[in-house]
Amino acid sequence: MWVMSSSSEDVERRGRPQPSGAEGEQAEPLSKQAWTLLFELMHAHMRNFPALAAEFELSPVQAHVVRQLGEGPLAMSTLANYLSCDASNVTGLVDRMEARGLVERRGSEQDRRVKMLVLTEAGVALRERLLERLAEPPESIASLSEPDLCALRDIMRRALKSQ
Amino acid sequence: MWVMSSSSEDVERRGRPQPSGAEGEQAEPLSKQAWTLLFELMHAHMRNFPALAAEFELSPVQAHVVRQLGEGPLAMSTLANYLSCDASNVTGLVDRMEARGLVERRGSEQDRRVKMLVLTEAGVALRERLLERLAEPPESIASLSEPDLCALRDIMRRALKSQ
DNA sequence: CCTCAATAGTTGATGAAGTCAATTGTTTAG
DNA sequence: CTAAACAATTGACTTCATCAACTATTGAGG
Repeated sequence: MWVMSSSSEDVERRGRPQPSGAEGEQAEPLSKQAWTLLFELMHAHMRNFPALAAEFELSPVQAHVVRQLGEGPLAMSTLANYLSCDASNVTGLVDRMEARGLVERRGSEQDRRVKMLVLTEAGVALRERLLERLAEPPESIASLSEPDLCALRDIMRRALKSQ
Repeated sequence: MWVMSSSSEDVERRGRPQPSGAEGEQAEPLSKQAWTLLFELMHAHMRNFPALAAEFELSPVQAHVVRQLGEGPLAMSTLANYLSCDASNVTGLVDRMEARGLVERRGSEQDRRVKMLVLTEAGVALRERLLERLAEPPESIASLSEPDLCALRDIMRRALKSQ
């Protein structure tokens, strides 16, 4: 049957081993080890992203949009692409945000099909508070040593550069 | 306009309104710098989590549940708590997953109110494939140097230990 | 024992967020 | 100038989320 209670241990048979942190598994590439750990921390933190967004009375997606829209006006299709979702989804999303006075649709002059999204003044103000809040490190990061933080920062910079 | 991918030395001292910080006012605290960058990478990656889950015909939440359920049987309320969502939400979620043969409700014997969730055999199999897929590092991580990866892994271990 | 509060799960109503298919305007290419 | 391509919207539908109300069970005290 299922025999779930000790997952990692029952999978001790041949073939590809479980990626979870079994010690002595030296065959795992370093990148996989590092990524798995990073992913774990990531997910632990993403669990309370909805709650964090709710502090600003935003849905998670809206928070994401507010954050992204600060870089400048964006066509709706570009936003859809950025969110990896269907364009039709963005329509309703923006409807609600516009109704709340956070964003504004304004027609492009080069191409009358597209509508550019810009943050309203209220939207910009909200975004600043949001970014400030998002930048607060969680306990697991804040408690790292200074050299670790320094190294982490530099590594992240290098990682992001290659995107 | 603040662009966080800017170079390392422009740690602005007076750029934005000072956060209500326990830290002293100087440059942005190191933990904040590191966290902000980490957060950026995190979000860049979370964008395609839905697509990744879809590879297994799972919704993002279902993928999360499959992943979590591997640790052992879980009461529905515990899962609700873990997902930071209402218990009533879990009912429908589990309904759909049960209909797909991934999980099974089984009544607890200590307390006839609670129902324990366990992965079915198919659920376990799916979970293994999913974990394998999740462990594949994205390009930004895979392209890091070996010392960086090593340092990152060790730092993440220390960070996760403090949770 | 019996009542009463607390807990676990479900149901129903509702809304946000996602999909797809079809539609309306507006470029742009042949 | 027609025809294909594209941007945004609409409508039908699913999933995820909330809240309020309900059932059943457990666990205290009186």
